[in-house]
Amino acid sequence: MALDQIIGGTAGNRVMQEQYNPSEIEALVQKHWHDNKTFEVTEDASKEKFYCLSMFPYPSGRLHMGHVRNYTIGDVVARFQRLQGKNVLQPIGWDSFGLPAENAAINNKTAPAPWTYENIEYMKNQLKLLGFGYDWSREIATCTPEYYRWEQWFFTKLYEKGLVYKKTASVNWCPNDETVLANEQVQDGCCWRCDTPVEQKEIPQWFIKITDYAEELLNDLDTLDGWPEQVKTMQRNWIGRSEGVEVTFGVADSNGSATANTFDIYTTRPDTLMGVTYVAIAAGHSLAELAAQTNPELAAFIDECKNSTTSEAELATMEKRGVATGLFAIHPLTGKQVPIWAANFVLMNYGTGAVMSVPGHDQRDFEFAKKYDLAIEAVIKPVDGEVAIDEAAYTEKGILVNSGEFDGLDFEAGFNAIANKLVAEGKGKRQVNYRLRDWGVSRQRYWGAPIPMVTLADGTVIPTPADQLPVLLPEDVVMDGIQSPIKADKEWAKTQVNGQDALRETDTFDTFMESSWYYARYCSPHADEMLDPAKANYWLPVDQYIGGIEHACMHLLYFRFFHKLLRDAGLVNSNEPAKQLLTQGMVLADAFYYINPKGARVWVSPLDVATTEKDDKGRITKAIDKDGNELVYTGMSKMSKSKNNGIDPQVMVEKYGADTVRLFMMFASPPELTLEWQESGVEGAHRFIKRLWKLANEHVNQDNSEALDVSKLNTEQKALRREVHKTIAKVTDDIGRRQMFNTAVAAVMELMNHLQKAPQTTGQDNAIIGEALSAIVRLLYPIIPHVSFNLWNELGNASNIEDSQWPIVDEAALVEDSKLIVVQVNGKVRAKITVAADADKESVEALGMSDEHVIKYLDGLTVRKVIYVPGKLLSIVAN
RNA sequence: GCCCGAGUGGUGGAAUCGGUAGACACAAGGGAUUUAAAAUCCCUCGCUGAAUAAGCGUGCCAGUUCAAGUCUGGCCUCGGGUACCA
Repeated sequence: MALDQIIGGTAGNRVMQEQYNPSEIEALVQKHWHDNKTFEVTEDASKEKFYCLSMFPYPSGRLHMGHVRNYTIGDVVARFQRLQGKNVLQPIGWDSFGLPAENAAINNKTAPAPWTYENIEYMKNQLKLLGFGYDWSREIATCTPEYYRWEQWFFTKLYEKGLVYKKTASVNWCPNDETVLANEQVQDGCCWRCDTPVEQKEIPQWFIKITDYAEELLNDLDTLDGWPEQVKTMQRNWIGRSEGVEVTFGVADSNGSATANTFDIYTTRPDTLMGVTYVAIAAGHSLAELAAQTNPELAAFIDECKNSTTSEAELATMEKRGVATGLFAIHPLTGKQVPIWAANFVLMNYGTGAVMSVPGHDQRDFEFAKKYDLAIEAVIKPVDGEVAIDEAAYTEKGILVNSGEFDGLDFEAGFNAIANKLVAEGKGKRQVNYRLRDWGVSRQRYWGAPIPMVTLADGTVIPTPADQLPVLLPEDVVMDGIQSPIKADKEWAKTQVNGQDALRETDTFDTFMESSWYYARYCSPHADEMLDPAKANYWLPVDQYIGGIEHACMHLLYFRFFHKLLRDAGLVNSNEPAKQLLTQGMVLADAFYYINPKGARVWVSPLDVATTEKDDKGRITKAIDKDGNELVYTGMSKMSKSKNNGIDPQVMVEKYGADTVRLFMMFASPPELTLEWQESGVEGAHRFIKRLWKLANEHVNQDNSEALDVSKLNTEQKALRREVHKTIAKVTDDIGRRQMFNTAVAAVMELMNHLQKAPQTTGQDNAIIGEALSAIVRLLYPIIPHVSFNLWNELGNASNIEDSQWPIVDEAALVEDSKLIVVQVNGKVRAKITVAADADKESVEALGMSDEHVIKYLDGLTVRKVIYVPGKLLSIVAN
């Protein structure tokens, strides 16, 4: 049969292909979608819109299974919504600036631009092989000037609004290479290239005032009903709003004489103020530097702290160390002097660079005090108990003690009394603080969007004028692996602004900038402005956003922040960028290694494992690779280069077809959990498609001339038809509301098991199977679109499945005459009885009590209570 | 360290609002078909147990309830994030 007959053919009179041949049908269906521009959409006011967006990929070279999972989920949602009759936008593009391109360019002796563009071409083809229904006419790549020029333009607008400022901030500095390192490029405190110990260096950088929006970003979380609670909780904690008091301490010199110096600290526990026994300041604090002039030990400590880290995780777990400065802090209420220590866990960049220490009621302070033999005082006691701080700090809120006039107050009263007194005496103020810090967007790297700022000859710093945008990043460069080409080439920065000589900024933007607004650019990807407000407001907000949970705090917060910036610039009219969010889990695979003669682990790809032996429980006990090495099996772990357990999606598509890969991905686990890649499971998914193909093939070769007539159905036929409509209801709910694609697939598999056992003798038998297949093909269309496309036409439909409608539940088919009731005696299931669907409590209870098992278990007992859950359960309590 | 999740048979998972724990698959074992194999089809399959009896069983320890995988408190293990990987 000519292959093109499969597509758009007319009903009935053709011979269906008996064998399921994925590569043939997938190529043809994909060509049909391409030729007919099936997924290209425009604004259409007459239809409800649906914007389905998956987080765009970084073009690393090849698609990995994490991408396949993300994009399959997105495609399932988009195709489902299309059959609901909506105008569905599903775009795709490339997050194409970033660090990996620079590293790859150096390794491959090329430049980041050609490496990136080649990867995009390759991966684009891979996405097409998987059959994702994207509107390719909207494809964008963030490394093109057509994209980043608007980001530069918007940044200058933010500058004009006062939302951008410059300040110094520390970076990881390799003194040997004289270059800035990303946190990832620092390994065990040393440069990954030359192993030189990394230092902290303060350099001027650009910041965007996200803290101006902290309150709104926090409050609007309550409007995001379609976001997982988990993500909202993480963002709330990340923003970290707290109410406290900023307290000013005086400073006394080493002789105990008061000086003119003061410093501030911030605390959320002013109720513990009377328990301050020392104060800790950052090594970079001006007071530490002052004291270090006459204290060589302190000077050495400050010097050492420069080799510290910017990573919060390391900072929090490293050994807490400090040195006394010899200076004293004067307590704002008691006038008592307590020592000032310089400590490595206090950072100059965050907060005030100083913290008050209450070792009696803060565990970190307690441990530090024990280590350096500092005083520990108890000023809070439990509401109903005595103070006990010998072993650990008492960190709960309680009643104030040893606090003079504040004794006996509880947390709230103590907080207020102490705060009021500090305010009255001019030694403090109440303050709302956020953990969230302003967004540092400067990167000292080449492969990013140049920051559109210039320094004029007279020293003033201004935004690049709009008519000089974009500031183009040169693409034809040579990477030396150390210095950014636009920093190395001293000519590049030279320009003219307002008739003056000027120097361009040579830093580039953080790549989170590009990923913060791409969703809006998709609405008008070719507009000669940042975005076309009419189009943006038609499509936005995104109805469904899908991506990894690892983005919960950073990308997803910048994304929300940028939307509010766009709104305040008058470009969009909504408050939030995405209504519904789905965060998908990682993809894991088996990992195997052997030890080579040098004693090193050699990781072997699961695809190169030739034979495995299993015990009687099916657990892998022995594995041998194709070269005969005996392997150690380490279980499932995240697909990664380091364990060589990445499975190439393209290899799987070539072996089983895209539909099988998609089906396995959706069936193996719910989208939010991790997914374990099991090739045997993939084979199972393939087997299921073949069964469906076979059943459809058998059906179309039957005499299907008799139409369904529900009045003619016998009990068995009614029961089968009830299964069909129960399945439609379940799959609709599972995909549309619950987003549990795994149970949707399971429900269809269950229905298929019923259908395969059903008789195919009478006209009504065939009519029910025909109705069932017509439903199944549409229910599975979002997941296995190529197979469904074909079978839809084979079943006799003249138009294509993309123009069909989602199956509708026949409520009458769901009605049951009888129900199964579980009978429990003292919480244990003792009987199952069948009752009429409309039976009342009394009759169910009477029937349950007369069951022989129930009688047996009630023997000698008195019934105390009977609970009836209608249509479900009868619970008898007796003793 | 801190914040957020997860933990259920040999395995992935199901149980949607506190109501039959183990749906649907995978693996394993047995059988049919076949000259043989592949493919396909049928049966068994939480643990103890001869059992279709009975008991036990959702990471661990307590608690609430007629009833807990599900709710509460306290732990343990694993995973994600921790501001320059994206």
